[in-house]
Amino acid sequence: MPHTAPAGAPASVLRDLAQFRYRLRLFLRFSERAARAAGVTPLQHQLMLGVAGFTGRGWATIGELTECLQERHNAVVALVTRAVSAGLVRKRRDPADRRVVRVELTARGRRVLLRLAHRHREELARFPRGGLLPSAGRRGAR
Amino acid sequence: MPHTAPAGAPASVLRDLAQFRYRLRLFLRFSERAARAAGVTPLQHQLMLGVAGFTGRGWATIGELTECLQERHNAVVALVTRAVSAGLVRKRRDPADRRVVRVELTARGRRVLLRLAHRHREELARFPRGGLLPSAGRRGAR
DNA sequence: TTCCAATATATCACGCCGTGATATAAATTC
DNA sequence: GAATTTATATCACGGCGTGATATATTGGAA
Repeated sequence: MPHTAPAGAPASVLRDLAQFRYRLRLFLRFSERAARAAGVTPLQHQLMLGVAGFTGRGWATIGELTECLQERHNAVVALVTRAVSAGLVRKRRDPADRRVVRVELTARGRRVLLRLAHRHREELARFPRGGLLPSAGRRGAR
Repeated sequence: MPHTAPAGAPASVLRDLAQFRYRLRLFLRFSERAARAAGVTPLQHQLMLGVAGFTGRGWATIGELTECLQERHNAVVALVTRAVSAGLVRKRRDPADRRVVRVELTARGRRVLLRLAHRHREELARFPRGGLLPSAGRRGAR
């Protein structure tokens, strides 16, 4: 009778990883639905969250949003442009360094974001301790 | 002197959520880069992981992949079609119920997936206990 | 057997959005 | 004050998700 999990036991590893990604997808799906139900796209939600919460100042530059969202400049620029059209955020030139643009929430953007934040806190509170990680990430990953 | 966090303290909540999504994006970026470095698209990686690990049988139907990936039928069909063209998976009709299609890995698909699984286990092992969740998800969310 | 509903997969037009290449403008360096 | 760096913007292209719709197979009802 061999050990419980011999040297290369790929099956259970793949199963753990697949379940982990499945849980991730379920959460992201929840988030997408919540955003659309609030009348914004999932990306606009992420953008607003980055604008309001990433720096701790209540506003963010395009460059900071690039880091926050892990996207490229042009993707962020296009996203901000669309969010401005949707009335969720506005752009303002930084008076000190006129190259940079400050992105901040509009009143409507703030309302939408706060409601979404509330729903997300509820959903995240449902996860058990260490919920999102696969067992491989918590136990003897060796 | 008031409490540490009065009734509606949106700033720190938004900060927690933004940091949580930032960590998520960092992990997903790592995963995307790993997939591309292995010569496949991020979605092809997710597909292969679902095929090999979601059901525990080593193969999956389109419908099961729809649940696993949380996408719609047509998106999965198109994804599988592209993955077949890339030589990562193959389709086989189920002899019992000829409506369903079994998707399984090719030898090359298995090699690529196992390498990616290894890298992901390494990366996930770096997370502290409960790493991906915001403090709101672990502590008194009340 | 034949008809009908349910199930599983496939196809197509459309549009969002990420990407690479490239541009403009302001600040910094020499 | 010309060159370099930094910050943002524009555009063509392509991947891929979506809604509407089609096809095939199965199971059940008449």
